[in-house]
Amino acid sequence: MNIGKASLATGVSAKMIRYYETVGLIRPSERTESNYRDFSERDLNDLRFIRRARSLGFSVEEIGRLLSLWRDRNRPSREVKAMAEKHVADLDARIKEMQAMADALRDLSHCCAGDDRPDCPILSDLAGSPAAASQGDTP
Amino acid sequence: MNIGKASLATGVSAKMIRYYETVGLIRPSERTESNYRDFSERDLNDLRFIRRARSLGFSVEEIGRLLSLWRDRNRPSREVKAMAEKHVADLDARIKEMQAMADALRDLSHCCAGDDRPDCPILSDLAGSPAAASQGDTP
DNA sequence: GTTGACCTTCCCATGACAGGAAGGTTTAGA
DNA sequence: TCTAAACCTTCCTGTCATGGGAAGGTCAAC
Repeated sequence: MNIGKASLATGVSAKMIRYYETVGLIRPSERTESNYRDFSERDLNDLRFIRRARSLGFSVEEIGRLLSLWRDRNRPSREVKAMAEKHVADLDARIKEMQAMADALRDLSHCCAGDDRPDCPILSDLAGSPAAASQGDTP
Repeated sequence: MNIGKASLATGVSAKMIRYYETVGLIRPSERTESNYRDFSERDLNDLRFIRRARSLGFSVEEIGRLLSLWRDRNRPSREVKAMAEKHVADLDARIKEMQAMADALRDLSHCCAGDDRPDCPILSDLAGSPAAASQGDTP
């Protein structure tokens, strides 16, 4: 199966398949006589695994470790769980940060008239004004 | 005020100050005889504005527009509010995505024993297994 | 046999940083 | 006054996952 078919079959773009190969995430596939990549069912399974893991936000490096664990039939599930929990913690931290940004901006937005006048609490806040001043008002 | 002092005074690293200059976010500052950058109070205000906007997640490009609006004393606050609302929407979308990832992973993690045994619903899920199979079990 | 749709490798760009090298300047202390 | 440390300057590189595109080889259908 060539790279186009493999891409269709797994939902991983051809570009990305080649990239995963160069960074060592997947083993180089077989090649046809004419040097086309030739993917086995096993290769496709790896690609699907990668796609799913990416969709859960794992980095390529983390997926490398997950793939090793997947291939190791003597893995302790403890290790997988630890990785998952750490990733969840990372996600939660980033979510919290973004939530704080969104909340702060929502507050400011809510206080902004949003009309033709220049007075704007959003800009005032960005300008670090303690009150409702803005550079245009007090240059 | 040289770049080191400006960095301390604004919380923007010297590296970033130079970067913002090269990408045109800030105007090139004055220079001393010996070619050192020399920042005015106004420059510092711009840098503080940028730092605050970055902390709210605005991109450098968006901050460029915000700075223009800030400097334009005839701006309609409508434009600022629109930018803020769009940004909030972007944040919310990304938060939702990450929330979905975290929730999915939490579910899987919760079902994983996390001990010495190899059986692992997390890997099973990544492998796209409909049931609790894993590659190690069914190669 | 031609055409079009593939494939190959290689290079470049993204965004917002950080690190570092090579070389000039300022400043503090001996 | 000299020197060493702590600055500053520009320029180049790498990050991470991804897309775009050029130049050239291959396959498939008609």
